[in-house]
Amino acid sequence: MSDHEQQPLPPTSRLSGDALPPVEQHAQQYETVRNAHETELIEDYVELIGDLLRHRGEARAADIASRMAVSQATVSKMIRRLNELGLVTSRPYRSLFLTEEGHKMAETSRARHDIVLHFLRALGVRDTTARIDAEGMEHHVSDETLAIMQRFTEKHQP
Amino acid sequence: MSDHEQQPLPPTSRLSGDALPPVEQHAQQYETVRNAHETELIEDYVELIGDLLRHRGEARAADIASRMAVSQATVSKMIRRLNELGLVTSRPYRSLFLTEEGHKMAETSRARHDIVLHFLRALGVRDTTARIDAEGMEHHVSDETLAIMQRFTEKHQP
DNA sequence: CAAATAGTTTAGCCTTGGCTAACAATTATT
DNA sequence: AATAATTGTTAGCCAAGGCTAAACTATTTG
Ligand SMILES: [Mn+2]
Ligand SMILES: [Mn+2]
Ligand SMILES: [Mn+2]
Ligand SMILES: [Mn+2]
Repeated sequence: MSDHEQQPLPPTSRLSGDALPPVEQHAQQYETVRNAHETELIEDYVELIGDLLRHRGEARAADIASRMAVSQATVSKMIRRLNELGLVTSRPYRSLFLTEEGHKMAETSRARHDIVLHFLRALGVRDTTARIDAEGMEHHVSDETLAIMQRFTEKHQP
Repeated sequence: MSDHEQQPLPPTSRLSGDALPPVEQHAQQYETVRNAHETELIEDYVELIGDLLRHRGEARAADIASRMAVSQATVSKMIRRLNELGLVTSRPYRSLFLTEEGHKMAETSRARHDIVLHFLRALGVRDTTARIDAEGMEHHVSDETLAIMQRFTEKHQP
């Protein structure tokens, strides 16, 4: 080590933040996030299709494209995937429908989404912001946290 | 419309959940999430490098690989990207270091991460769960919500 | 009913973020 | 010093999720 190069500082040079978690636990944090990201988009599609069916009576690819701010080609490709996964049934130029499994996923997702949204509002977050945050947060909230959020909302917003 | 096929239900058949937001607002929700996902991994790398530097004095690719539960090849590739983005400096078989910009990003990310983590703990979430949830949520929490979380934590955990 | 408009699909391209396998360089052990 | 073990890089593969452009189908309208 003869060169006068940039050297790591001693570990005591700063004392903010928590300690590093043990490697296995730390690894699990990131793994869980990666897993969530694998299903996230699927869930959002299925949830949106469910919402469109409920509120509009039908779910067309074009609506999904504009509501997601994505090209119709992107939606078309995704619908094929949802089909292969057995979550939707689709026939060209007809409304999409959810399979039994798709319907279950839509309900679960919507329930979770609502809990997070209502929680944020109960916390005091403005509606528009709450909606944006909830859209991303919903996929990363454990059942444990979800339950706590629900209780909080009930207590603070009768 | 001559065939007796599956028909959309009338929009009034169920009345749960909120109404659909206007298209532009709805679109913005998804766009914000997509944007967050673009920077998410970069932030996690930079934050982890910062944490390793602070707590261990050095940040080696191998540590990142095991803490993220990802192959070394993946880390190696990512480090090249971080380099190109001007966030880290690296020389083979030496510790990584953060550039000025990288350091700033690491601090910002850690601060945000800590706020979310402490908030979840203050809410009553168990530590392990809170850590997992925070890892994913942190990237989807607006400044507005962040501020509210911080105030909440201060009030409920002196 | 013909033409215009709107909706849908397909093909082909790109980036990101994973992986494995093979190789290279450094560091540790005997 | 030689060998072993660890660490890092590179090449090449893959899937997901975007995009545009072009073609096709359905619906609406003049
Ligand atoms: Mn979502
Ligand atoms: Mn996410
Ligand atoms: Mn983080
Ligand atoms: Mn994170």
